[in-house]
Amino acid sequence: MAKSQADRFPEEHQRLADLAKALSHPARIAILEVLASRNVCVCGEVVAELPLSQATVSQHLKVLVEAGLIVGEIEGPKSCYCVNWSRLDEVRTMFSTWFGHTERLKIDCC
Amino acid sequence: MAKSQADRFPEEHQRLADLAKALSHPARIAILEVLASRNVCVCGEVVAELPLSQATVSQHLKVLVEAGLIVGEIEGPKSCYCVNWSRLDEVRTMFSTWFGHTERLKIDCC
DNA sequence: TTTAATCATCGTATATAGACGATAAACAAT
DNA sequence: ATTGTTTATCGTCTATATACGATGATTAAA
Repeated sequence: MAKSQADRFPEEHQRLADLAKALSHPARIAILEVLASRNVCVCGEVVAELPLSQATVSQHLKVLVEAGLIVGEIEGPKSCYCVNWSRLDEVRTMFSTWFGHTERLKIDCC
Repeated sequence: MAKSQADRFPEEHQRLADLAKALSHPARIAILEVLASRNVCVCGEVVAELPLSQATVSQHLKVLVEAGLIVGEIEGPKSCYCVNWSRLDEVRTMFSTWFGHTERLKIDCC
């Protein structure tokens, strides 16, 4: 966002928008699915699954970590990521709640 | 997205990411709520509700229209927008389905 | 027909986002 | 110790996103 007028908006709206932004790239959707489908925390495997360079994937992973959607830890020369399930569920609830709230505002339109 | 590598990803992921992007700014979250809370389709009223210039609000409205989340029509010198409820519900379902699908992939992690 | 009001769009400026090659840091394995 | 592997980060380039003033188009109202 340019000039970052973000603080002019309610905390609630900002948080929802930030989460949406974390999900606003197909690579990050794909990464979440890849991590979700492994019983072992994958690392460089993610790169192999995506049509992007290692550096770019690493950036996307960082975005997801900062949004709290995944967790990463270093294991030797490798890095291991996994889905933060409790957080993911929290986010699911936040979206669901917002849609419900917004639809309840409906009265009559057009 | 830079260079537009979008077509390297599944249609499904792309569509979800695009919707998330439409919701990735607090102003657009706010606009949806404002429109949802009026029984008459508001126009310039939206501008009055937001801490942004008329030009900027108009841009955000355009993004929401392009995402199909709202509908706009010109009425005299004014423009009238309203929430596309069926589409909003469709989007709600898409997110809900994705979260459900992703959580079902869970096996055991970390 | 002027006048005022409303709003989309243009032009422009700045900030982010996205992509990747190159590199450095951290280890494992030799 | 040296080598190879893995991955985060840096630097850089390009594309989008965000923001706003100014303008033009449209129309209601005077």
